[in-house]
Formats: sequence, structure tokens, C-alpha cells
Amino acid sequence: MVTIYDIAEKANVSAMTVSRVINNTGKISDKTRAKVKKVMEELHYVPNHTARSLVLQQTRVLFLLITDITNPFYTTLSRGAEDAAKKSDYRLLFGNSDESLEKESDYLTTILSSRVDGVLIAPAGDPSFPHLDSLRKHNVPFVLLDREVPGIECDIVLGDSKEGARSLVDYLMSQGHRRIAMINGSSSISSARLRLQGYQEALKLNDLIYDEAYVHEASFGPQSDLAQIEQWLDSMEPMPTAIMAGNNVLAIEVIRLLRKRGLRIPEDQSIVCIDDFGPYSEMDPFMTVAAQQAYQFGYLGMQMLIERIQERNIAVPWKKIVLPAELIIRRSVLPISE
Amino acid sequence: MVTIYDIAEKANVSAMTVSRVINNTGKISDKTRAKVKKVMEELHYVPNHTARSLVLQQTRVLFLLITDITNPFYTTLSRGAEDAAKKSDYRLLFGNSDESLEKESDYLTTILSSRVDGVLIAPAGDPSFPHLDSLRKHNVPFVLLDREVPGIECDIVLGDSKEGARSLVDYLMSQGHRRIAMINGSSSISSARLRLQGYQEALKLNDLIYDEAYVHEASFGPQSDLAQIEQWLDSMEPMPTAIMAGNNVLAIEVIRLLRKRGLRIPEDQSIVCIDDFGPYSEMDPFMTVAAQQAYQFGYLGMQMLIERIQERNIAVPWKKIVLPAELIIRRSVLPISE
DNA sequence: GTGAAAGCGCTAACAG
DNA sequence: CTGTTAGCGCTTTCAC
Repeated sequence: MVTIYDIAEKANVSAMTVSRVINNTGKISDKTRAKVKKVMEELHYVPNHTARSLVLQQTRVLFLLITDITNPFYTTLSRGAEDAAKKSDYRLLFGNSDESLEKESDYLTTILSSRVDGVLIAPAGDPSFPHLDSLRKHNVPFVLLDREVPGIECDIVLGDSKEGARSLVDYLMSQGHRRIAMINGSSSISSARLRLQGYQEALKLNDLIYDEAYVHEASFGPQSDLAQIEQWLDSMEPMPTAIMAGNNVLAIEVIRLLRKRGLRIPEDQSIVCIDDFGPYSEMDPFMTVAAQQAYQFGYLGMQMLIERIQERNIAVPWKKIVLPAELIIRRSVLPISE
Repeated sequence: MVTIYDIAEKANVSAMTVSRVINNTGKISDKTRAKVKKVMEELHYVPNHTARSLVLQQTRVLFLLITDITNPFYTTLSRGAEDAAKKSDYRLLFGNSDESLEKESDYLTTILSSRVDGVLIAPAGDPSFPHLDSLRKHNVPFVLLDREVPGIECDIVLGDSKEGARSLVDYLMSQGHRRIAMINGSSSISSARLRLQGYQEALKLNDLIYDEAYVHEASFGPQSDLAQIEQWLDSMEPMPTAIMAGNNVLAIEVIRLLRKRGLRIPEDQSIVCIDDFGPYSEMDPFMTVAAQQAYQFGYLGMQMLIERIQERNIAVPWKKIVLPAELIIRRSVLPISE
């Protein structure tokens, strides 16, 4: 591995001069600069970021931890985060916790020990508290995405989950549906709780009875227990006419199971969900959704993070951005009349 | 920031002893070990990976560079890579080049200067040569994914692009289609070239004439020039009855443009593509595709990379894995009779 | 303009 | 079993 000393030797200068050329600091004669640059090229020199970070105590690297890399909500969010990071000349690294606390914990070790300058994180849920607490203890600036964690005060970008769920239920009502079930993510996730609340409130406002048997708690990620979901579907008596899924991944799981038992959508079973499907919705516009502004989550979150880093020592109050969801009506709901 | 010296001082031992406790090396009395561990916890010590990497000259971090984080092919591939990396206890970092040589180059700087142990990379195309060449020059083990780059000899996982394209055209033929157009990614990408070849060969085998006007070169990524695609669609006279897209992203773009002008799919225009849509295909199974084994790309690629790192100094011949694509017939193609 | 010395946090090699 | 020394590649400080 070529070091600045190799360059220095070959160029007949000191390592310090090479360092100055690399970083464009101090005063260097044009002649020396040219000579050093030439040697650097000849030797294919690449600065050792590791060594540099060690002495500088900063990396200019930011980390984005998402909970499901195959979910278009998060990948679109990632694009937003990338764009914002690039604009401020930060490098961005990604991690994928897969909605797993354990993997999140692994990434936290990586994050902490690699001394990145800041973190954008969609936490796995309330039990992520110790992870975030440790970021705070170690003085690593971070911004939360999509989910609040009780006890953690920080900058955050949120979707209006309650309103999103409510608008979906209202729409189903307007289409004549009265028996509406909900499948949701873990109640340890703030957005799941709010979505359930939105559902309950909408039922109440429309004078419908809330029945626990029509609500099932699974996982927002890829590790839902399918057998349990099937069992739930079997247990509802009578079957609901419409099902609302707490996110896009759950909607797909349910559809798959429904199809497996020969049901057609929407003819036999209407379905809606929160979160859109990114580009894939345009393929064959199918699912009626409360679409969240995924890109904005990433972009605004990253902006907040960078500001926070730059104003590190200034006491700026925590910011909270809540983005509304948009109801997009497609064809997964059958209008019915009683 | 807490260092091993802080621990050492408080525990009344030397830094070296602390280091040994952390790494579980050498012989330490249980008593000392317990004492050191206790102090470590009290002080919330986190090892400085940066410093450690500097002396160890290895990071135990692998890097996965994909070209489109919103493309389910790559996200599914990422899951495979993650799983394989985890199995061998490597950490994995992600980068997204967005099919852009410039961004790829940025990531290469990150990769090189952060001294990761190995790289799994889907190159932007043939012009990625210098990037890969520089990995080679710097002795960083890497495995290519999905695309070959002329002049680069290395381990690689490939899809059988030619056969995939051919099977799609054959299927269209079997459904009575004779005027088949193709929209493709850049010809500087090996897989795009092979897909075009597959298309051409299938036409030839079926005694159909290859007409350049029916072929359009756009981009596999999100930066296709939509105006040009529209112009191409306008220019075909007569319109093809079916269009084959070189990948999933292009298929969506074309569908969007087609819908914009009021055409229905498949009634007015049949369409097929290479690459499936991950979980989103199950939502409303629509597109007929030649599905590639995305997960396997990542998993097998990562395995090869890790083996290569472990056998760093042994001369093992380069491996090349070619994964077949699977034709999945759904409903984006209208059977026609002439 | 340029260089020498010291140190960022850690571990390998050796000594005891 | 534990400690001392040196050095990974770089930059800051201070000298000249």
C-alpha cells in the first residue's frame, strides 16, 4: 500500500509537504506541488481514509439505516437521502436492519466503532431505545425517520399515520364497506400504533363497532408469521368485505394468502394499505393506498441531520416534520351496496 | 471519546491487557478480565474500529455496490449478499451508483480509501474498466455481478441474458406476435448486448426480419430520456404488437408512456421484460417476464468474494457462474391470430 | 515554503 | 499472566 512517505521519498520532499498538497492547505510552491502530484499519480496513491479519520476525529461519512431494503418506501427514501447528502458533499453508507433489533444492534456497533459523522435511522421500534440512547451518549448526531421512540428527543421526520389510516377507512366506508378488518405491524412501532388509532377513530366516527377479532398484529417486515395470518383470516366470522393493511409489505402478504385460497381481489375481498409501491404501482395501477412521501422522508431527514452536525455546538430546538399521506384511489376496492 | 487507556488507568492495568480482554487473545486471569470488563461497561467503551483497522490492515467490512437501489432485482440481490456475508461474520456496507459512472467513481474513492476487505460490484458498464482496474491494482478482491467488463478477469455471477431474451421472444411468437420491438439499456453494458443478441437470434430462427427501427437504446436506470422513448414509439410504423423491455425499469417506463397515450395493456399493446419485480409481482400478477434469480446473484457472489479473500494468496482460477432465467407467463401478452 | 516531532487509538512482538 | 515499545498512515504544532 502506497503511503505519503513513499510519495515523499520519491519526490524528495517531506511527508508533511505531501499532506499539504493532498489537502490543499498551507503554502506550497507550484513547482513542488507539481512534482508531488506527478509522483502521486505514478504510484496510484489513494489517501488512507482510516488514518485520516483517526487524527481528524471526523469521517465526513453519514450512515442511513433502513428497516427493509426491499420495501419501495425505504428505497425511495434512500434516494432522497442520497441526493441531500451529495448536495452537502457527504458520503453516504447504507445499512439494512430488516426490522430486526438484533441486526440493528449489529449496525449500531458498526456505526459507533466506525465513527461516522451522523446517522439517519428508521428504528425497528420502541425497543430501539438503547441503541438510540447509546448514539446520544456517544454524541453521534442522528435523525429519526418514520417512527418515534418514547424517551428519545431528537430531530424527526414522520408521516401522518393516523390521518392516513383514517382516510383509507373513510374511503372504504364511502364505497359501502361496513366490515373492515385491519392487519398491522408490531404495536411496539409508533407508526403502527397511530395507524391502529386512525382505524379505530374512523370506525367510531362512523358509528361502527370496533371488534378486536378483526384486527391482527403481524410484522411490517418480511418475517411475519404467515400461518398466524392465515389462522386470523380463517377466524373472522363473517369475513370482512375489506381489509386495510398497515403497510405495503403486509398488503402483499395478505393478497398472496387470499389468492392462495382462491379469492379474487377486489371481487371477493377489497384491500387497501398505507404506503405506495414506488414505480411498481404504475405497472398495473392496482392497489388503493394512502401514499407517503417517501423521497421527502429521506431528503428532509438528511438535511436536518447535516444542519445538526454543522450546528453541533449550538442549542437548536429539536425539529419535527410531519408529512401528510395522499389517498390514491385505484382498483383494489369493490363498491358495494347493502 | 473513551479509549483503552482510560479503561486501563481506571482498572489499574496496562492498555495491552485491555486490548487482550477486548479481543479475547492471550491469557488473562479471570479476575483481571472481570475488572476490565466492568470498567468498560461503566465507561460505555466502544472500540475504535478506525484505529483497529489501521494497525490490523483489515477491516472485516465488505462493500456491495449496486446500480439501482429502487430496482427489486438489486434489492433482492442485496438480501442474498447480506445473508451470505453475515454467515461468515463480515459486516456489509451498501452503495448505490444509480447507473452513473460518476457516482460509481465516487464510491470507488470511498471503497479504496476506507480499505474494505472486499467488494461485490455491479458495474455501470464497460466504461467501469478503470474503476475495476484500480481495485485490481490496489489488490482489493472483488466479484462482478450481473455484467461483464471486457478486459477484467475475475470471479463473476451472471444471468443467462441471451437465453432469457430468446425465451421471451419465442413466447411472444407462440402467441402469434410477429412485429416485436425491443427497448434496451445502454450497449456499453454486457447484459444489454446479450439481450439484444438473444432478441436478434430469436427473430432469425423464426425467419423474421430484424429492423433497426424497432430497437431503441435507452438506459436501464432511472435516467432514461423519456422524450426520446416517446419519439421512438411514435416513429414505429406500423406499431409493433409486442414490446420486449431489456429490464424491469424500462418496462415500467414504457407502460407509463403507453398509458399516457391511452393505450391499454395487453389489449392494445403486449409487453414483456427481463427481470421480475420482486414481491410486487404478486400484488396483481401482471407482467410476463424472464425472471432472474436475484437472491442467488447476491448470495453466490458474496460466497465467492469471501472465499477469494480467504484464499487470497492461493492461485485459484477465476470462477464464473451463469444463472438461468425463468419464463413466468402472466397476463401482459395478448394472444393474437393473423 | 518546508520539515521534524508528536500523537490520534490500537495491537504485534517481545520481555519479564 | 502482564507490561513496554514501536508503529499502522496521517495531520497539527512549532521551528527554521
